[in-house]
Amino acid sequence: MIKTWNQRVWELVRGIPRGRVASYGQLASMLGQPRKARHVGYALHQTPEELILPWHRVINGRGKISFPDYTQQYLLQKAMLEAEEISFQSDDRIDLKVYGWHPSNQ
DNA sequence: CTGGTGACGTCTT
DNA sequence: GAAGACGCCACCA
Repeated sequence: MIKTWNQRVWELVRGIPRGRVASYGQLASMLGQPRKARHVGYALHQTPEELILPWHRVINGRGKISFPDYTQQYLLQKAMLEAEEISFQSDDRIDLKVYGWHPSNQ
């Protein structure tokens, strides 16, 4: 059975370790498709209810949560990240220390 | 097959 | 910086 794009995205997101984050663009690049950042987001949007993923560890290329500010989803994602001791700066960007996860550098 | 829809990114004002 | 235009194309109806 050939893997769909969505399935490959889900597998990659599943591998993001606790306490680290990656951007949509980075994940797309890891799949060899640097221009499909948007589809990484779309894939997560399509995640089935029964599939548990650390989706909150995926943020946008500017280091911010990619939901409109102060929506329920935005607040949920921020809370889940803070629960993993991921810190936010005053401008709501993620600390550079945890931004930029890549499989090859753990 | 066709078209609408985007958890994005990059370039241009 | 900010804001807008535009490219990208997998998925679903």
